[in-house]
Amino acid sequence: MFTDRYHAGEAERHWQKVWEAQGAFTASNDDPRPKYYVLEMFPYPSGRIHMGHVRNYAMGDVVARYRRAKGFNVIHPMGWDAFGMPAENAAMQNRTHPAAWTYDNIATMRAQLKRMGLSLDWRREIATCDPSYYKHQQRMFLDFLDAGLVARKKSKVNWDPVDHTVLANEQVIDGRGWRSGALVEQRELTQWFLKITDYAEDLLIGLDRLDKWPEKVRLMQRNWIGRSEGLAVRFALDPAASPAGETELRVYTTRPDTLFGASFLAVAPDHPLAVAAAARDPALADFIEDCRRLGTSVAALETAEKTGYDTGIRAAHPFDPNWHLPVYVANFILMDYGTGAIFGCPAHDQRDLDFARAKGLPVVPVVCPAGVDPEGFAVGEEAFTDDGRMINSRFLDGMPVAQAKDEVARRLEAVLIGGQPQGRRQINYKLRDWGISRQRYWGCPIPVIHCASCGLVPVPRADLPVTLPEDVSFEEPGNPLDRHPTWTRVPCPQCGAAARRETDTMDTFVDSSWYFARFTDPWNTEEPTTPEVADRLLAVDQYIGGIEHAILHLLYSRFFTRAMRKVGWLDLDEPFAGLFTQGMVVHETYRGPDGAWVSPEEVRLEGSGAERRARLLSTGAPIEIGPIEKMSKSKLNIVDPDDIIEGYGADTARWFMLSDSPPERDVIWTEEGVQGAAKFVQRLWRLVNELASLTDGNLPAERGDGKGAGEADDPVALGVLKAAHRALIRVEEDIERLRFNRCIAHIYELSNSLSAVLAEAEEPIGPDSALALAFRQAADILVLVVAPFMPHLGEACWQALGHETLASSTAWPRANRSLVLEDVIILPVQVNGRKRADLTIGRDADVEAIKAGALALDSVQRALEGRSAKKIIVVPSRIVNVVV
RNA sequence: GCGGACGUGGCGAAACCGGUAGACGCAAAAGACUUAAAAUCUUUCGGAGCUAGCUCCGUGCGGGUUCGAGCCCCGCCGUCCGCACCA
Repeated sequence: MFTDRYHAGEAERHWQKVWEAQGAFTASNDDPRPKYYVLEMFPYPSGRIHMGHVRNYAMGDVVARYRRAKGFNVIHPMGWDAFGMPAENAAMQNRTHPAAWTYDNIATMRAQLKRMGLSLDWRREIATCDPSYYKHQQRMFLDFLDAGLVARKKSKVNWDPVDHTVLANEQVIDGRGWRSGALVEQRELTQWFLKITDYAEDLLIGLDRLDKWPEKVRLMQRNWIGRSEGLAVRFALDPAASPAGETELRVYTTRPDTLFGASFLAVAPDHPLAVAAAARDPALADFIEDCRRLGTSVAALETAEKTGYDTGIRAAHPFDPNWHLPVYVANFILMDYGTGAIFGCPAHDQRDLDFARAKGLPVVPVVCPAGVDPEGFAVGEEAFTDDGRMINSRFLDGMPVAQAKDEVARRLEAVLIGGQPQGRRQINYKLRDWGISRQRYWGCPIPVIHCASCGLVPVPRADLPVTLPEDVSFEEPGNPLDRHPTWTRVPCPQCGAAARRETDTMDTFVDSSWYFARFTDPWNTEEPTTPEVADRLLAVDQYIGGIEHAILHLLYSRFFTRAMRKVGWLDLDEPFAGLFTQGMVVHETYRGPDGAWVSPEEVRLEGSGAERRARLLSTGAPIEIGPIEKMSKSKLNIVDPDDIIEGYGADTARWFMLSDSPPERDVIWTEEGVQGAAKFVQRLWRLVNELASLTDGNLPAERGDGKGAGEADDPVALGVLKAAHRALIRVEEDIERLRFNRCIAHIYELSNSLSAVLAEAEEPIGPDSALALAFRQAADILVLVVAPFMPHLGEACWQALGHETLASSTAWPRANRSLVLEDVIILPVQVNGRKRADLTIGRDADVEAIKAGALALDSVQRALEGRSAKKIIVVPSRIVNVVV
């Protein structure tokens, strides 16, 4: 009996050294084998890794190790998303420099990741805050500028008053900054933008081809892009009656069919017409001021009533010059969508209906639902928005909605006013250009110089990188670059006159929008990518990360891929062929008698079920067990990966992370679960050593499959081989579908069945017996399927089995599919859909034989109670159902 | 409000294309080993009827389709996520 314990700490250090010494995970760009690129979203170097990282990287590592064993040249790199505000916050609090803080964190976290035993090619490591990285990003910014993909616009921006910076729309969540949580204010600033909207359509269409992405993510991106088809319509105004002599008002509508149901027009408070009208109407100016104040908070929007102010301006209906519609300024109209103006058709739009009821405007139905008498059809408190037949609409009457839309568009396109059509079909998107300007220090400088005479002058490519100055202070809020005495001063590259550097830095989402491409050739110091290499190694075959990046990062990266193609840095449709979004790591929360959060480390748990109680370790004071929530610093429900690795080993942590919960769902971290994983480590170690000892730890002269797998005469030996190959087939299938929890179940099953056979086997098992050989083959398979999950233990077991190679560099075993086909199968037999018996019958038995066999069973006859079968349904290899 | 996902034992979950519901793990209970504990091993473990065998009930609720429904359809209830005045 083998009794030695497996010492994880020692073994893990050992195998990590061996892997490192052998360069086991380096991937050459010249490798002729097919490539497989596995990537996990790179971490922000916040200080220490957390369990979410462990889960993310454990999943990626299983895929990487599996693909390597399958003969792929696996690209599996790691880097650091290293620019960002926390470094500056830390600098302010601790009087350190953001760079020092960041690089310290990277060193700590790199060491932590190495202790996880990840099969990473560390030679490819990059940090986005390094000039050797952002230099290329600046180069691409200039390329994009040349290619017309950069815009500089004055725009209303989301201003974060705590972080003193601008946020992209995507970074505003419920009206608050995504990082600071501060209520966002609106400010007008001149900003740098990347023209992601140029690709709105392409980004939308591209989603259809991403069939290895979660449908959920594709849907979220689709909604974010927000394509709509409609008509821009010009409504004539009386120039004499309008504030600045305007002759028309342009509105955008997706419902041109309802034009005859119009009862008002409305413009946004910021609309030029509203502003002009306010200039001569103080009450309107007050109204607009009220709207603006409310506009900043989403909470206010939710409760705000639909209000409007009648400007007194009247617009002519496009199909009837004598029909005049009032023009309101309304608080619910957005300036930056469509034209900032609408026509309201209350009967068929809920928002318009609410407004019309409040203002006492007419509600005329123009679409009648199918099967309803148009005479009696009226709209009450609910607008009718579905399809129907047109009514009260002159030449449209009787048409279905789609046809009426088309008819209105056709007619208005044909009418020319001042040489321009009165209506124009238009496609609108909710997607806005990507504002990348940040008034921060710790980011990639935008390589542009402002010259009084030459205007905006790009930094010459030869002068890149524009590096961040090191002598900065964070004593005051705002951007330290702005007040830097020398860095900002620079001669104009064109005229040589004194000029000033751009002090905005780029949004950190720019850094992460192309790092996957940089990983393909980080050794190219001259250019962002080596296009030939990038094209060969991309796309990323499997990308793994959190759902929180479903829109921001993934959309930006898709845009960047298109922009980089335009300027020649790669030639690729989509950056990430396969995407997987994993769930969070969650943990119980604990609160002390004073209501303060208590960390799991300080808690002792007693009892189980309803009797389960928690006490404070130090004093024994009762602790309230709270809901299970995402691990977070604020709730103290954090378990530090280092402690787990120290106490149990990295393999145990990885194994537990991937067992139980499906990877896309949240996993609950429990001490019991970890202990269960740790027990399995020992159990596997004992089992493998016992199996190894069957042949005295030496590889048998004839390998287990030497006789030809499946040809063992001994039925017990054959059973062992079948179990191993069945598990192998299932693990393989489930790794490919990223169903790691199922893989682990299959491994448990194999390990359990080998243990059971071993326990029942008659002693002694001769070293050359069929059973010993079968066990040896099964042990090899068991260890090789475990290795991607618990790589250190895998190596140790592989060695114990007498192999001199590394498990990490051993080919994935070949499953013998014919072996697992049973000659005799057990078919469940139902009577009237209820299972009554099992029929043991040959695999190839024909339908008649199966029917006869089923009817012959005692329990079937008993269930028939003398009745005769009306019908017998036989689903081959599945089931038999006897119907009476 | 709009869109989407989900709902299965004490718990995490499995169940492929409509075919034996609960694999695997955790917790629990009993037993073996031990002076004892831990570890390990064995057994039990959805509910009810009397233990065995067996029977009935059981996948949020109510209907339906089907030889057969956790899975498909209709109507509810609940939970979670995303978007949110987008004309």
